[in-house]
Amino acid sequence: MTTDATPRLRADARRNRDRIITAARTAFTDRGTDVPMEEIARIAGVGIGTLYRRFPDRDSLIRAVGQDAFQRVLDKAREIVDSEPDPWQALTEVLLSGTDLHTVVRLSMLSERARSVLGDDPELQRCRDELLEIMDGLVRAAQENGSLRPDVSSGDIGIILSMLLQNIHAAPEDVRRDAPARYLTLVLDGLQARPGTPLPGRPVTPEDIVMNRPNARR
Amino acid sequence: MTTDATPRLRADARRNRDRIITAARTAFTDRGTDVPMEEIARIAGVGIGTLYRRFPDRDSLIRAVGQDAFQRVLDKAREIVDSEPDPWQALTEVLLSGTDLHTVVRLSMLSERARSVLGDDPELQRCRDELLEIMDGLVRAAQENGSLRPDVSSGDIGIILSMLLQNIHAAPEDVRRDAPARYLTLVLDGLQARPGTPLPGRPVTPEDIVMNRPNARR
Amino acid sequence: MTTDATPRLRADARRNRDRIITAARTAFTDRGTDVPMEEIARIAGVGIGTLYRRFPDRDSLIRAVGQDAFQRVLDKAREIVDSEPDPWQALTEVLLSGTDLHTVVRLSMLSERARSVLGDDPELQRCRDELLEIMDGLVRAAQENGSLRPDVSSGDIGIILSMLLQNIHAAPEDVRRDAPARYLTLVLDGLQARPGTPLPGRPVTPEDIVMNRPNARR
Amino acid sequence: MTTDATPRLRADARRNRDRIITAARTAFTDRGTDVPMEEIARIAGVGIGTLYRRFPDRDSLIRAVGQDAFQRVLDKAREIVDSEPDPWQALTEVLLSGTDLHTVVRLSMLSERARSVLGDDPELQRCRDELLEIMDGLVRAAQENGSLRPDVSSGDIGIILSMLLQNIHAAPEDVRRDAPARYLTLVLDGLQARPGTPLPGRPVTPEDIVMNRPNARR
DNA sequence: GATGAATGAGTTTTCATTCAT
DNA sequence: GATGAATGAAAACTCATTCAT
Repeated sequence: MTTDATPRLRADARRNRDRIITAARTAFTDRGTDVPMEEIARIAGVGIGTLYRRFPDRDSLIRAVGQDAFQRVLDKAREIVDSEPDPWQALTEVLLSGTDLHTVVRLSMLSERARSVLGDDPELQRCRDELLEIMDGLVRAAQENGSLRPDVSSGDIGIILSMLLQNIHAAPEDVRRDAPARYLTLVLDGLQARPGTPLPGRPVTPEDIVMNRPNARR
Repeated sequence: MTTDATPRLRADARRNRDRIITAARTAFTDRGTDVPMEEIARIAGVGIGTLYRRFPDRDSLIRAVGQDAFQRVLDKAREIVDSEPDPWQALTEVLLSGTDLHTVVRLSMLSERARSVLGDDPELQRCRDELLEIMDGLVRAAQENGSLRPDVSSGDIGIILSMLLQNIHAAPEDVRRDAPARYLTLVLDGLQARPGTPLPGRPVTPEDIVMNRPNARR
Repeated sequence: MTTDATPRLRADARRNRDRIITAARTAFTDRGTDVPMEEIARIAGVGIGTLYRRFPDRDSLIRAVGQDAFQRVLDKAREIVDSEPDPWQALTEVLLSGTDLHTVVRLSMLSERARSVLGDDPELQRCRDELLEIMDGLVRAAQENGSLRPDVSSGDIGIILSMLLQNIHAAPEDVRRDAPARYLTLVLDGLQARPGTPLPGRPVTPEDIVMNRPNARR
Repeated sequence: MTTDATPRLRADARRNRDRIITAARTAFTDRGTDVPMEEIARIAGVGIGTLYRRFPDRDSLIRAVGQDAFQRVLDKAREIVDSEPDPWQALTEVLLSGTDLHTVVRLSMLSERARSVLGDDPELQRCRDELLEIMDGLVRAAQENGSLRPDVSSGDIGIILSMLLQNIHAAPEDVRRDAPARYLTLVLDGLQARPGTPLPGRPVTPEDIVMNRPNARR
């Protein structure tokens, strides 16, 4: 749950730090990066002062959650790539790999604030670059073996993901739980290399969705 | 742009009201229902006092924007259904019909606050019910004529839409602009009645996504 | 009480603005630049929100108080120089001119925060430069006509002033009130050009005490 | 560095106590009695817990620093009085005796909080009374032998001192270092019994500046 | 006895809403 | 009716003090 840049912490402090990150991850992912800090502290079961002792401001907490989540997703992706030879299968597995991916997407593609914080962190840039590289490799391999339509690029996958991992307040609990898998499956059907409708727009490259780009503003 | 409950207004008052609704629609749709009220007033080019004279609180403004957007979407949907006999074509056209649909989705499916406000308004319920009925009709017709896969329901369409109409902060302007159409096309390919992967989860009915159901989670 | 950079304000807003500046001037001068903002609002008789509407943060309030006080001191100094031909007399009068000078000294020489804020404001730099120039002229003239000892410079005058304008919490009210005049008189006696003890240290130039110098830190 | 009320301490505890007092003395004198406690602990090189074990709250630390500094100043003053027969010389030497005097002045005349803490401590009252008595003796003797102007009293000396021992943030390091000696010399020139300007205000007696008088103003 | 973690009260700052001009 | 000022409750953040290791 941590990265090694953290100096040795006492056991109880370590535990609290982890609790805070867990609480923040959930809160950020479910409700956005603007949840009150007190709320995060409450969920973590610590005082507000403890939270601020570990993370001197919101950005620093966002960064820690981002590092943690990116690292987990990266580990998982490496594992999948290592064990699954078929690129289409591997791609599917990565995309369906769960809540850490959700967090990564929320932070790196949906929250403007988190994007800017994460984009400034060199360690995160390394994680992100490696992850994008892995995804890009899978996309190309799947296109080469004819399992993925040729008119998309790995940036499209990122965007599709970010679209699919939204919180749908309107739906009942079971529907919300199943939604990402259900609609991702549907999209994957659409992605398969069969004669399909030509897509409007252009393929979205990994470069299009990196974090530290001076983004279009209103 | 209004509903009939509105009493006769002086011409300039009328103009201000319209400007405010337009500004709020854009702001709510692009940045969520939490945008500062002063920001909306600024975009509308009126004083904050004027805004509050017309709409005594944020909920009342949300309601007005919702009524306006729902009405336009409904009009458009009726028109499409009247002029396009092929249900799959009609469905596609409705889904691609543009920014008012975006607003409706944002308010009725993505903002917890807006859902609760809109869910309490009887007139909006009528709009919503009629819209859901139209969509449901199209879905069933398309399934009957074999153009839409049978394991989805019109609630799925709503959820897909809400997923596709997100703001992707990570992408450059052109990508963001084209994203809904691009990925909706892709999804529509996936929706077509061809041998596809069985979908996980269950079909989502219109009832699943109506507004006034107490499913707020925290 | 204001500088002209301020756009036209409604009468009541103007009044509140003035009240806030007056309250802040007193509070800053008596108790330092760290007094709680709520306290300032309370003294001014306005809500905390009103204070923040006019002055979006503490620095902005410090700046306004500084501009106001510097302007008044400068006006007074010009007036004295114009009407009093004897440089020693004029110097004495300026130094004894009262509470605005106290404020200026407190902000520009005693509060580290205020120094940095004021040092960044071009208009204040102009005021300060002109004031230093006037003082420097008086000092040189008084030295030339033999009324001021030659081993001091106008920077010394600034430092002496800043030393004399402290709040002595230990003394009773009457003593505190009279202290600056009493001890300044005593110092002026020491400053007069009579055979005196050679001063340790070096003459302090105006450049030594300007505001925007990267100051010695601990 | 201690007073006898202190029970026997282990050697390392003793060392920590001394370090803390030294750190606090510097911090209080340079930056006022409001410096964060953690900052003091940091300078002392101990943990915050250690600081609080020795001094259960800020007031208790202020008291210890005050006792220590008063004791040193008193010792020094006694020594000077014993070895220097000329009262004006002795007075001058005491006033120029250095940083402990600075601390005493800061705590007893400039910090409202320290004044109230120190004023409640009987031991400190004894120190202070003896010190005031010594100074008063020197002042009277110097006036009797014609070396000190007659219209001042020993309270004036205290106030002059407190005014001269300020931190001038505006000046460069060398100027700040020399300032107290430089301006005290200047003031002493003004104090010498020569025909001088009549002083405004009244002589300030030692009673005027004792510590436990309720003259807090807000 | 030393340490650093935890806590929560106090401040700063923002913003929805009300009110005077 | 329009405007922008005033208000105060809520959220972010700091730091004195207490407590577990």
